[in-house]
Amino acid sequence: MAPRQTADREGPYVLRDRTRASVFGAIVTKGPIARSEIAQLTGLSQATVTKAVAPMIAAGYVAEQEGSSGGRGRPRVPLHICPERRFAVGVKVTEREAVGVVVDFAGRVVAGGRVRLESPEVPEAVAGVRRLVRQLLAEKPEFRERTFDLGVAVGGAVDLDRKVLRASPILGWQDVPLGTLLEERTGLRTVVENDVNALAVAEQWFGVGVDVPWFAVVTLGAGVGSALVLDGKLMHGARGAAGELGHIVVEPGGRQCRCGNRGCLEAIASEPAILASIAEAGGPSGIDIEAAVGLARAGDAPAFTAFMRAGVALGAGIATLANLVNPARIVLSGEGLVASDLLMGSLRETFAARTLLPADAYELITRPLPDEAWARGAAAVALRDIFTGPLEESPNRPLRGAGSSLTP
Amino acid sequence: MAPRQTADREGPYVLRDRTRASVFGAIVTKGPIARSEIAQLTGLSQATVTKAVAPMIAAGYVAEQEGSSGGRGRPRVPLHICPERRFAVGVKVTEREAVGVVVDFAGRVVAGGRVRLESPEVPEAVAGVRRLVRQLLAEKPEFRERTFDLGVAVGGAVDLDRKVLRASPILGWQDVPLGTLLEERTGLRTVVENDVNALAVAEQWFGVGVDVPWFAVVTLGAGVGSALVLDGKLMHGARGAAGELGHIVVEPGGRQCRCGNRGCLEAIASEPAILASIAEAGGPSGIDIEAAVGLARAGDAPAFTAFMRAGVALGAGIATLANLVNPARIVLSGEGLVASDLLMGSLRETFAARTLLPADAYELITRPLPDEAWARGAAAVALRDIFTGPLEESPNRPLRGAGSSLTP
DNA sequence: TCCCTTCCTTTCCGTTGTCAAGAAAGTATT
DNA sequence: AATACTTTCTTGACAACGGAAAGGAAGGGA
Repeated sequence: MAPRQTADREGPYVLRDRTRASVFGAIVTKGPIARSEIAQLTGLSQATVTKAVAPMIAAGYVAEQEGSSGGRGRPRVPLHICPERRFAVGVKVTEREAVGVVVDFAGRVVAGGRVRLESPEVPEAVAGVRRLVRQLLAEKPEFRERTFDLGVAVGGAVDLDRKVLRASPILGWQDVPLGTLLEERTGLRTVVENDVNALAVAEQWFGVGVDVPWFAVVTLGAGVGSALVLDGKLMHGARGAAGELGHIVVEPGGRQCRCGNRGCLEAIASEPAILASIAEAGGPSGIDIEAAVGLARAGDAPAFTAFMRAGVALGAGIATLANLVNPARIVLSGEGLVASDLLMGSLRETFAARTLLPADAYELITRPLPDEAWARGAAAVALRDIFTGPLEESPNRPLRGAGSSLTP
Repeated sequence: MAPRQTADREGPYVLRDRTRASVFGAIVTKGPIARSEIAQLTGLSQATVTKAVAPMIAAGYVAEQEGSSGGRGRPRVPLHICPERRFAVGVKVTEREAVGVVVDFAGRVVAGGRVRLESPEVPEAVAGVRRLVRQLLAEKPEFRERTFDLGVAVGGAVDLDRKVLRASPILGWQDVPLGTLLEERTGLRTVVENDVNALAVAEQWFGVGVDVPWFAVVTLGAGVGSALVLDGKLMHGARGAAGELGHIVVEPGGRQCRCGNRGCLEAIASEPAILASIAEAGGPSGIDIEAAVGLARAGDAPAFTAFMRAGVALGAGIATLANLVNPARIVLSGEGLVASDLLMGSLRETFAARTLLPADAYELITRPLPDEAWARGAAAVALRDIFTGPLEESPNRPLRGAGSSLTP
């Protein structure tokens, strides 16, 4: 074991009951799966798996399935998560609004909503999230009864342990103890995570990460972001600033970026950057991205060129990422994908040209991003903490003092 | 715990006795350290540390030190590794020669040597390493008696588990079961690792990684390489191809690289690339790197410009790396550092301009690389496996059947 | 029906790490 | 000098955990 700096004061093992966590993880990610398969997958003995599963079934988290026959011998009994057993709320906070979802224990969205935030101030946001959570949980009685966890996704650097938003250029906030504030206000155990990272966690548990523990998520939209899952672990970096794909330089001396540099990927391939490119090339200005996409599809030269340029820049940036950390898969996501037909050609081409390994060593996936996906990511972070934490019926804190905190 | 793909069939825990490994690791990396401090550092109880340490002392791996007094209460008893208890051999294999060292248990080089390889063929290399190992172990009787491990560093992609060199463009080898071959020929338990990764392992256990588990190693020389240690783990990538800093593009459309692309960092900042730059700019051609450095220092314009350009490219590449994985430290090393006075100015400047975080969030360290450092890295890999493996007096295999395998 | 195969469960056991109490080895105080 | 105090290390009882092996359990095939 490598030298350890962080003393995770937890108990006997680094993670409270690693075994339980990996068995649980296998059931969540590998769908219906028999005990014997879990044993093979995790390297645990069958006996251990049986014992680990028992309390999960007792707690109603996991159930046996009428199963498959087929082969010789005693048929395996597939196990699956009970989706209705417990829910989690995920909220994505932006300047203007908070979007929230309720997800079930299988990571599926079962309810959604949003509230407008009147001002981009912390108290307003906290109050807005509180309203949103309350509204979401009110939708069904089982939500109120079986929801104990809240995940919050924000753009910016986050201190996971202290549940503090360290700095968010987008929101203009700094050192906000969001987690604590929301725990007090909602009565739910709260985790705070960077928005792109949250998306990656959702992929890890319910998407591409189910198969492969090496992947990257790249988001296109108002900015360009990325998150890295390497060897099964989400990478935060020494200062929580890993994955700043948007601010690597792909056109030295290129257009000014809001970060102060020139030629950042974000200064070329983000939506505002594409619009600016079009205006600079003599195209219309003041249009929105849909209009730009329309123009480009219709063959308008400035618009088309701007998207091509963005695709090349993205391909270059992603190839750089691939050369440095060698993920097996790269998921492209974000609102910017509405233009994927315009972007992907030049993107793939540039990517293939610039990776050291043959391009087919990487799986480049585009994933359309419904508006609530960010919130779902936040919820996935909350779920992860349930899956990997100790198996307790009720959460640690006296959360459901309910009325007192959720009613005015 | 995140979903696990690899079933590490090991035993109860993921790593055979995690506790022992982390206690051992604390003693190795944190120098003389008292039991109580180890407990704090690792999160284990004092009792556990006491019990874990006992067999190490019994085996002679660890010893108590006459200790420090000072504070109130019973004085702590510092523990330290016994450097002479066991040795390991590390060998770096290149086209022309094999360089080897013997390191003691504290990672210090205690002997060194090299053999010329007549041809760049596998059998010749294996025979050469065998000769080298034999020669090194013959230097002192305690080497022969207490050396059971060999680390081999090579340029190229390595399959650690199967101990196979998958592909080495430099050596022109492919799918060579180096580990097995050398285990048979030397009688030593053998590990094979990529050369830059090996350097990173040495840093992790005996260098900058002792303090901080997030760092990168960048090597300058005939090529440009890098290795990443993130969250205390050396990153190999999904296909073992992580850390290809040399082949990220920093000058789009720039000079042709041997990998086939244009403008790779390696095509600008490696030693051959710098020499080519000088020649292109009308400077002398056919000179070696020392001469080029001399020219540049003397103010020769083409030479000076070439080094500046390399510095800028390196700064850009390293900034990209920093933005993507956010290491706390970046160690610059390699033969190319002979020109550090020429490179570092423009390198630091470009780096500072291009990182999203303020540049002082990163520690940029240059580390002169004695010729044997590569071999020492290889030995560090072997040591790591001792430190993290089970505590056994003699290795698993019947290694020291000695004479039969080491004599002709 | 009997056997065979495969999956799951149970029992027993060794290992591991904690807790709590206590011994050890110093300094500070009277 | 004697005593108290403080901190470090050790010891022993104990519970949790995971594996091995043997024992069902649940099907298919002859």
